[in-house]
Amino acid sequence: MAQPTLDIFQVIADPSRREMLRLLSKDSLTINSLAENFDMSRPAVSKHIKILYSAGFISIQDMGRERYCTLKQDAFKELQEWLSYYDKFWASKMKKLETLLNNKAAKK
Amino acid sequence: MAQPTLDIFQVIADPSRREMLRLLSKDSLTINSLAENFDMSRPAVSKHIKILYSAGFISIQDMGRERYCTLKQDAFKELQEWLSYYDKFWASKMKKLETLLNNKAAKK
DNA sequence: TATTTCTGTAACACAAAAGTTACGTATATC
DNA sequence: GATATACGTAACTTTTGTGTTACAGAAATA
Repeated sequence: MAQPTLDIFQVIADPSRREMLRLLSKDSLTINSLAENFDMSRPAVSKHIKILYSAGFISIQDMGRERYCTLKQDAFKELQEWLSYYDKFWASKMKKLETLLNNKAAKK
Repeated sequence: MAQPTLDIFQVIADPSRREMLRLLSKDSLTINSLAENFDMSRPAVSKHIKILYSAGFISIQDMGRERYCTLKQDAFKELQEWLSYYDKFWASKMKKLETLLNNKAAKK
């Protein structure tokens, strides 16, 4: 329940993990059914899943001996927040440029 | 001019590089003035800057023997696009849940 | 109960990333 | 012209990540 909170940026740095997220956006999948899509051993996939889970990208439902992985919004929101900081940066930069141009036009 | 296009996710995975972006959101800085903020050698910073540049996170203006680094929107937009795919995912998921609840209510 | 299936983890190997020092070069300054 | 400054790059070391195989356990199945 208590995620140790891995570095979300580090987590999505791996192309395989991003592909896992993409697959899970189509459907919830078990570890094995996920692994079928990759050219790597099942334990490797299992590790990736653990990482995605720890960072809050997915949740996991235990169904008997199977474990279903589902996308979870938490980590995505964190990324969005990080990006929004720079969104604001661009917005204010544009605004400054705009007023600068307006002033120039006024002085003419 | 022609960026070899590094993996932007890999690029922001490094905490030092993210800190550089944050510093550059405050002000354009030279390599040296950037390096003063970090507990690493100047060549190390120089390498990070090269990576940020190659991925399209910053632009560089040569001023004599100095090089001023400035944030560039390109890579940020790529990240935003990646995230927007999942934004849509969450939106449609919410919608499905909503209609499901509505149907249940109607049957009552 | 014996066996198969689905999974996690430990121990290890290997490749990639990130750091260092030691250099070289171009632009300012004296 | 000699020196100092701002930087890039090459060669190397160290650390981190990602993969593997081998094993163990718990749930289904025979």
